[in-house]
Amino acid sequence: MMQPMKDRPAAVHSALPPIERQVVSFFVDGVRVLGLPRSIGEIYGLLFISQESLSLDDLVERLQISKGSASQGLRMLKNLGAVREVENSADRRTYYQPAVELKRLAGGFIREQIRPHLESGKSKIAQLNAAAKDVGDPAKRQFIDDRLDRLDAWMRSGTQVLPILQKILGQ
Amino acid sequence: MMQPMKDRPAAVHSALPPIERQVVSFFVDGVRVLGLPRSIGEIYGLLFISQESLSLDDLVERLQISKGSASQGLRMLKNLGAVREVENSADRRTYYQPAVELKRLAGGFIREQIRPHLESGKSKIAQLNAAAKDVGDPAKRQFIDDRLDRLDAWMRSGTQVLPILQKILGQ
DNA sequence: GACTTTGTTCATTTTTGTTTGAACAAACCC
DNA sequence: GGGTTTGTTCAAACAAAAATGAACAAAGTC
Repeated sequence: MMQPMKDRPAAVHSALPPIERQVVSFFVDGVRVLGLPRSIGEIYGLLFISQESLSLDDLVERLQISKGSASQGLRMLKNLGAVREVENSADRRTYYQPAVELKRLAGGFIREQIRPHLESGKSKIAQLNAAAKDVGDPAKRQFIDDRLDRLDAWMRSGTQVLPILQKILGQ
Repeated sequence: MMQPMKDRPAAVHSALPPIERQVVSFFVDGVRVLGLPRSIGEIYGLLFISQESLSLDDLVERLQISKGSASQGLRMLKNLGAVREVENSADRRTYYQPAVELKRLAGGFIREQIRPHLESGKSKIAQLNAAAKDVGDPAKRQFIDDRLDRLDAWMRSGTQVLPILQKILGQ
């Protein structure tokens, strides 16, 4: 049976309003700097500037992205601690809200994106130190050891700086 | 006139020795985290682990990359302050050495890759504040202003943290 | 001036990473 | 059970970024 035409806002081509559009674009640029996909910026940006929590379907509709992108994007944002789910009784859907404390966002990014790389870097340096044992020429050996020591110092500085970073950003 | 065949080490398929290979791979991973192209990591990595300065041709030959990549990569590394040119009398070529102080590397990266984004972010926020003036609904206006204030605070934290970062890394 | 060497530029190709959407699973409803 | 809604997965399509290499410029050599 046919429904009245304007039962819902139609929404098929509803462009995002100016403010929302600009904020989304702001975050799209922002996440690119962090090496994250565009859709992450779109989703987080729209949540950030929306007063009400949004469902996956809301995001698909307003950002004109696929369900797949929205689902994957939300998962990554959850892993980063950048969005939280909110329960909405009287509706089966899950709704999402942004985490807006810089401390929390930075913490998630450091935990998920930076620490793992620092760890794997350290283990690669360990491998390199082992491989360096086989270098015959003493002068070359000396040089390589110096460089590897330096790499190691870099990693230690990196590890050291992270908690300080978090502390400064958490204000 | 024909030259003797083994005038030079041929080099056409000379694979990189193990240590060099591992160090290059270490830096390839490293620069990916920073959002820089692979070739940057290869070039810097090989320079880092080479006792002698290398010319563009050396890099092309040992890394098996094109002259174009080597040229562009070196330019970016120069801009980042990550390599310096060294003059070599008795040879027309330019030779390169890596900058190995973390302070210098971090400083260059912050100057070239981070600050410009922070600056453009700030100007976008200014635009947004202007656009927010046109929001009719007072409750929405209030909400948007709150969010924009928060964005502004993020940017200020970011700006503040950079010199501190550099200080900690410069040790 | 003709030739060689060194390095840059940029249109094209290749690679990498992201998005899409169809198929599927899970949970709910009647 | 059959049907609906909500969300996930993943192979394929697509888009963005990087690498290539041919053409070129600049500077040196004979």
